[in-house]
Amino acid sequence: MLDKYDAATIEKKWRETWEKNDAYKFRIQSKKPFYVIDTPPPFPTGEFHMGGVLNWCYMDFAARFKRMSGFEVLFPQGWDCHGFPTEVKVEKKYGKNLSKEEFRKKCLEWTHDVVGTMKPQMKQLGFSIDWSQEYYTIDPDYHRKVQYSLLKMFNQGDVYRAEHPVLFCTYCRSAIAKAEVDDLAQEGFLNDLKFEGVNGPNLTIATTRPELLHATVAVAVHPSDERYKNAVGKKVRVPIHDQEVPIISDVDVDKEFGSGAVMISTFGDKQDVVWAYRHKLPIVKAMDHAGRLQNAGAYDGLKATQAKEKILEDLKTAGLLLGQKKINQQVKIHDRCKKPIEFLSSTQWFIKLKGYENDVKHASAQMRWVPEHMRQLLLDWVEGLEWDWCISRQRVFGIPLPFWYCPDCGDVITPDEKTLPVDPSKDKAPRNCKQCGKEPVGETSICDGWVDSSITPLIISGWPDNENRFQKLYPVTVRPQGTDIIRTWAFYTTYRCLRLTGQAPFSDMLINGMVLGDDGKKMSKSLGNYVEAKDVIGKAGVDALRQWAALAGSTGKDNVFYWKDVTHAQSFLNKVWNASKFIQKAAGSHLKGTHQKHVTDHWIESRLQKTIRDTTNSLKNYQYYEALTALQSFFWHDVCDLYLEDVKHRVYGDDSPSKRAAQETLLEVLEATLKMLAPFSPFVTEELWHHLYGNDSIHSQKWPSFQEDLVNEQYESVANALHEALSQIRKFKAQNAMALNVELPSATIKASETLCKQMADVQDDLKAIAKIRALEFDVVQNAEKKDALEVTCTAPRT
RNA sequence: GGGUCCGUAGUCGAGUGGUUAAGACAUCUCCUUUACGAGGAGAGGAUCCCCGGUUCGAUUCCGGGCGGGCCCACCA
Repeated sequence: MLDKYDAATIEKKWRETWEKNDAYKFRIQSKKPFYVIDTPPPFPTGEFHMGGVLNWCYMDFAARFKRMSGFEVLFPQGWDCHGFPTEVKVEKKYGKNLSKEEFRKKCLEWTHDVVGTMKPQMKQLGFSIDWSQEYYTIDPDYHRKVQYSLLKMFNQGDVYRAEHPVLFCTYCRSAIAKAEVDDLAQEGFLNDLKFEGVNGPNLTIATTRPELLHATVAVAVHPSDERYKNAVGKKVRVPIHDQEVPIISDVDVDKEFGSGAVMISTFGDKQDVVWAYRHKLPIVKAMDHAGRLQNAGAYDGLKATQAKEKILEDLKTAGLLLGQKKINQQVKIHDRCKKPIEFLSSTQWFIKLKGYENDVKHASAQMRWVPEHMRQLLLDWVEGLEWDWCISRQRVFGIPLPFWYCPDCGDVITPDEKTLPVDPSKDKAPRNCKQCGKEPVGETSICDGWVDSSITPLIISGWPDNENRFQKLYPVTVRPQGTDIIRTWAFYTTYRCLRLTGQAPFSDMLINGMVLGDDGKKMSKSLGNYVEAKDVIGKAGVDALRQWAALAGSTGKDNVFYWKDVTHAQSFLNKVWNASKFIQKAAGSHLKGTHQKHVTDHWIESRLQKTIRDTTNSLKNYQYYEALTALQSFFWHDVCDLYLEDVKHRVYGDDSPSKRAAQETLLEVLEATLKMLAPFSPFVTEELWHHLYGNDSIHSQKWPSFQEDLVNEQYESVANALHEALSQIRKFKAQNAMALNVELPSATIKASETLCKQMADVQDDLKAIAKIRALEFDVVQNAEKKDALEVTCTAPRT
């Protein structure tokens, strides 16, 4: 017999059982249709936070639902290990003096430590991951596959090495990609500088970056700017550094800003890059990779911020600083280290994006996006692409770029496929340069982390070695991910997989929103609105926390964490538990039969079928809010509040066909409910299943199928009338401060002839449920409303 | 500046071209009732942001405001 609901004990028990039984093992030889989840490989940070809970709950709801619906589900798990944050952690702990080899080793150690704390949290949450399908981007075999993908793309002309202005983080001393750039609002000074005319007028130039004066190669004005009509073509002298530069005209100059004249330096910002190329201006290397000035005479070696101060002082002394005012500016910063980004001309490796925009758009059009409007985020990003993807990073902890190049002619030498993975910083090139015969230089840069993670659909489907598996599983079914990484993970994956296989990588795009704190802001420790998953589990249990993921809002919306959602889920689970307890006691394990059912039995069956239909459709469309609220409302209100009360008098009585029919219906309704609740709350449903239904797992049961023939509007409307009468009788009791089980001597139903007749058919039930000794009818002839009903009660004598 | 999502009781949030606009939390009244007081029966609480238009009918569709979130661009 069922005892009290104890979430913690149940969770532990089933977690261990499932693990022991390999309950969620994927079988490639299965004849069932496949359902493949391209699980995000998280970056190991040590904490599985609420965003992850939401993301993984969405996947697990789908995985469990699909398994029960007859699919062979592949739910793998990877770890995206390489990256700057790990390097920072390791640097902090061990200092900067480790050799490359030792440093890498420490990074690996740290990664394994952290995965070791995250994995148990994921297991605790009951995600039905097949852990035998786990992968790590730090594995040599993963390196091999990534390098192979680059080799393939190089051979088809998609990868190249070139000198180009790139976004560069001088703090990390590495090139970065556009997708890694964030904005930061900041207050700065706009400085008016005097540029003396050489063969023309003096100019006032407004700049926020006086430290780039030495790299100034021209001054630009708008062609239609009357003020400078005679200045174009003349020269001015750059203050302090004294080089003479031409005054040119360009339509991109904003006449309204500052003095309307702008200095062009290589490279203050993206616009400077555009101008430098457009006007074929000379390029002065303004600073080195560490952000120290070069070619700046006396200022060489100073960091940009120091140089700015010093130069402003010198300008002031020389009387060339005409004025200063505060302005708000958006500074581009590196998303990892939050330090300002520079444009530097540098030799890097690129993957060609330009020219493939339409392929990506086309692929995205073939996918089902949930919610649909998220598709636009990808399209917008693709349309805004300006440059190719810079994939080389001057860091240590990452996959080596598998290339050598000739120091003289720049010819690229690639490794033999069979020798992968390679590390060109140590390994010898397979051959010398064909043109110069020189020994090539091994590339020391590593890959952008998105290079690693943008082939996950290929990795999980066996590419490139296991052709049989690949044919069966690729393209994969669903890519679940957050809205924040559409421009990176979704974009790079779609693009790379397209180039590597010619096919879009997945058919469904399931997008989840961001988890916000209860103040409506993004959850973060510094804002104090942070909630740890383990606290919620400790207080409310996994099954309740998982329901929060569905209840926090419809799919794709940002989800605010409110404790009340968790508490509500907890109450619901308690309700399910206690109702099961009642049903177990009332019906035991009474076998299914076909005893004559009452109207209320038919009603609840009809409601059940509609709930099965709606919940199933919602789950198919990844609409978890809809699915769970429909289920909750059905079970809590229809089953518990109404139906259980309807049948109590029957199951409390002696054995009879009427009692049997009620018992059969109770068991039938609970069985379907538990199954539908199983994806959301797998532990408690498993426990109840074993108490009431069977010894095999609920998670391997067949999903309830919708039986349209059991939907019956006639029974529903009669039952609704019955419940309306009950409600009025209860109201009477409540208003007269009576207990609900007080017996009333009589009641009269006033209604249309049809309704009275229907009520007369169910009067035995009504009298028993409401505890009324005598029931009378008052027929209203030609009633306006056929379904209106009014009950008058008589109070018992006291 | 462009795109996109959104604006619904005190709070949060579904949803809909059509009698009375879900549900939860909160509030109020009543009920210890043999599954559950983490419960039950009831009650009150909404100009569905504003202005137009389409329509027999708009909270829903269209246009324009206002307000907010996110993305992109600009930011010398």
